[in-house]
Amino acid sequence: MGTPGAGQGGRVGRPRAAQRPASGLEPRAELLAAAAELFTTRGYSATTTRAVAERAGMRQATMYHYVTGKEELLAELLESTVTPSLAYARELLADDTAPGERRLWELCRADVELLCGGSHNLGGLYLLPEVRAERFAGFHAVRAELKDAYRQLLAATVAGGALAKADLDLRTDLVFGLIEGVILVHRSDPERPVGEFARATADAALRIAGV
Amino acid sequence: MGTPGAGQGGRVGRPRAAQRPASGLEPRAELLAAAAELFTTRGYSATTTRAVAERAGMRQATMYHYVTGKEELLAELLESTVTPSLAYARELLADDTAPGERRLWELCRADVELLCGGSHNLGGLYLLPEVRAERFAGFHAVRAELKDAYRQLLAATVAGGALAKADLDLRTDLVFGLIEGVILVHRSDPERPVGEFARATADAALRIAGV
DNA sequence: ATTATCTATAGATCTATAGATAATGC
DNA sequence: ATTATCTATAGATCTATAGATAATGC
Repeated sequence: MGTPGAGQGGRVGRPRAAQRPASGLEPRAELLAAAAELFTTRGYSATTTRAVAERAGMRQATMYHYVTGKEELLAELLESTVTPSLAYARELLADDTAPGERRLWELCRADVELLCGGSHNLGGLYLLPEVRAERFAGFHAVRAELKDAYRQLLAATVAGGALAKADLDLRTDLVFGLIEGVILVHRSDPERPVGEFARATADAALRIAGV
Repeated sequence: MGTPGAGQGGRVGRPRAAQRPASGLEPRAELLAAAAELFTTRGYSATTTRAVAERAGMRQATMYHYVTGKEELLAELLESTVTPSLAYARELLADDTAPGERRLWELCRADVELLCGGSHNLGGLYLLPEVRAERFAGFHAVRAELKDAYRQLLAATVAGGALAKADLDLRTDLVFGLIEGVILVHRSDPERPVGEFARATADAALRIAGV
């Protein structure tokens, strides 16, 4: 492959101006990591292309060698956070040997772990107002699918099966809202061990679901 | 008072360039309303002073006659959303005739109603990443007080009285997180009647609290 | 020769100030 | 005279492109 080794030795091209310990990541991955940190802490519009590039260890203009702009970075980060959750939700939906309660709990737990577990609180991206723009419709579609999986698992519980549609919708919204809102909780106390926190949140979600 | 009537007739000063139906609000209030809408839908940094002023019906430069800049608008909006909740929380804390469960439920319900009830989903302001800046320390202090009221009411419940400190903290965070997260739910379906929704959320909060 | 990066910068904003203007008030 | 607003704009960004440069590869 033409991909150069990500290490230090024998790197083609002009050296970087501000050389640093070499992160071991490919330049594009360095940009994504920098964007994740800056977008979640300072916001999307407040983050300049210069800030992203510089944090990734390169000059502002060099960023355009790897991405078309800030939008592309956000779009890719968004999809990367929701895709694993959806894949897992599909697995759980297909597995009809376990009871609905158990599967819903597990989805909640795993989702919280994914949202809060990464190094940069990627879940915080969901909260950015800019995310609602048309440009990110792809992300919204995937997110809607995930929410529907929540609804189906909720309906598959003993208590859920008896709910009228409006009630099921409300419960789904509350459970989903708790999971998304949990990002705020995590933000307020990032020290708390994530595994334990994810289980406690899943417990709380089932209580909300009424099961 | 030197305050001119907010109506149409006899207004001192050069007329506005783009004249509109006259909102009935004072110019400063028009700016605050415009900022509330734009900040919550597009985000803070993404909103320009021109956008705020123009939506308020005046030219960009005129805004500076009433406020020192965008920051002042956000600061004032933030405080205006949390102050009423805190006042009510203090009332509830002082009233020791009602049981803790009842008072906690009522605080949750009222808080959701305040956050989601206004015309422009003001609760959405809490989610802006820019709010974390040092500049808004005043808001954070008030918000921390409110959270402490939640904790005290939770501790005053039958189940809450028995909790270890770490558990009480976790429950408080989850309940508080649900209330803040509910903004996201409301955003996803703003049609739902707020009163009913607030009661359902308060029910859910008590279930999370374990009472 | 190819590549990754750099420096430089044009063009498009955006903020905040300076000074002009068009009303009413006296 | 006072006031609320306007127009105009300087200075400070910020994005995205053009073209130069400093490595390795052959």
